[in-house]
Amino acid sequence: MGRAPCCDKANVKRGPWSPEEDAKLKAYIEQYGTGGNWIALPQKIGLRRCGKSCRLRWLNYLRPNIKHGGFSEEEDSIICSLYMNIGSRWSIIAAQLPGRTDNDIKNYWNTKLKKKLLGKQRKDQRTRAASSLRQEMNRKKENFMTTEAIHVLHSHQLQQPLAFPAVIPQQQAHDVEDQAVIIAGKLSADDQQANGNSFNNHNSLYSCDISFGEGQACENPLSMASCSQQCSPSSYYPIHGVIANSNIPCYSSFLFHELNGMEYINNFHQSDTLQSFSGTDTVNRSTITGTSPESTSWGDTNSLVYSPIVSCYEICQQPIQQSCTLEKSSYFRMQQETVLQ
DNA sequence: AACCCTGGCAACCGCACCTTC
DNA sequence: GGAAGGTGCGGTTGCCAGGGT
Repeated sequence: MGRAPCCDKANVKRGPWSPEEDAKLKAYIEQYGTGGNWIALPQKIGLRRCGKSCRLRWLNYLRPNIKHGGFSEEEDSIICSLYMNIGSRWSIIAAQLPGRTDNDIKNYWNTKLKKKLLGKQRKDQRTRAASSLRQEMNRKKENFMTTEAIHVLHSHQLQQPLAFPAVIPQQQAHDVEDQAVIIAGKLSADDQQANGNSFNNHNSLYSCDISFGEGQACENPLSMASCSQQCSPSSYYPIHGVIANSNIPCYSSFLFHELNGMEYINNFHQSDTLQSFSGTDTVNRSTITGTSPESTSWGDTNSLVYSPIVSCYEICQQPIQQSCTLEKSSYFRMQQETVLQ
C-alpha cells in the first residue's frame, strides 16, 4: 500500500507562485515562523498550496539573504571541488556557499558548470592523448605486424558503406580512451572492381576522429563488426573504427568501404555534445537514427577524471567470437591517426 | 512574422530518513 | 518496535524567454 499523500492534490494550486502568495507566505513566516509544521502552514495562512511547496518556495526563493545567479569563480571552484569529492550532494555543497540553495547549485551545475568543466577537461585530455597515443600506437604497430595471426573485423555481408553507433559495455567503458584506430583490410578483386579505384590503395591512411556523445554506453564494436558467418579472406574490407571514451558516452563508426564513408563520420562530429546519430544500414536497407538519453550518472565522479589509455587496437587483439584470422602474409596495414582539434 | 529549438530555472515528484506517539 | 506523519533531498519536468531559421 502506498503512502498517503501529504495534501489533497485536487484542492491545491500548482505552478508558479504569484506575488500575492509570496507576500502572504513571507509575511507569515517572518512574523510567526514555520511553527515546525509545513503541512499545516498553508491552511493557517490561507494559501491553497501544498506544505512541501511552501517549504520549497521559502527555502529556495523567499528566505532572506538568498543569492540568485552571478556565481563567482571562487564559487565555481568550490562547487567543482566538492562535486569531485562527494558527488551530487547538493545540500552539503550548498551549505558551503552562504546564500546559495541546493536547487540553485544543482541547476547551475546541470546547465553551465558541467559543460564548462567538461569543455576544459576535453581540451586538456586531447592535448595529452595526442602525444601519448602516437607513442603507444607506434609501439603497438610494430608488435602488431609481427603477430602470426590476427583477429580481423569483418563483414562480408556489407556491400555498401555502413555507419552505426557502437556501444562499449560499461565495464569496458572506463578502459577506453579518447582515441581511435583505423584498420584497412585486404580487399578482394571483386571488391576493387566493384568499387572502381577506390580501393586500389587499401594501405592508405584513413583518417579518423573521435566522437563524443552523451549518455550512451557502447557495445563492443568488434562483435558488431565481426562476421556472423564463415568468411573468406577475400572479403575483408577497410575498417574505420572510432572509439570515444570512458563515461563520456561514445559513438563508433566503422566499416567504410571508401573515403566517401567519411561523410557519415562527419555526421557524428557536428558537436562535442552530440545527442543523436544517424547513418545508413545498407544491409537492411534502412536508416539508422537514434538519440542518446541524457546521462544521469554524473554522480559518478569517474566521469570527470582521466581514464587509463587503452587503444581500440588492444580491443582488436582480444579474441572475438566469430572473428576471422589471417596469415600475416595476406595482410594489411594498420594505420592510426587521431584528429584532435 | 511565424515557427522551431535550446537553455535556464522554478517547481514538482517520489523516495529515504527522521521524529513522534 | 513499528506505524504514521513530517522533512530533506536529488532527480525530473515543464514553462518561458531568447535566438536562429
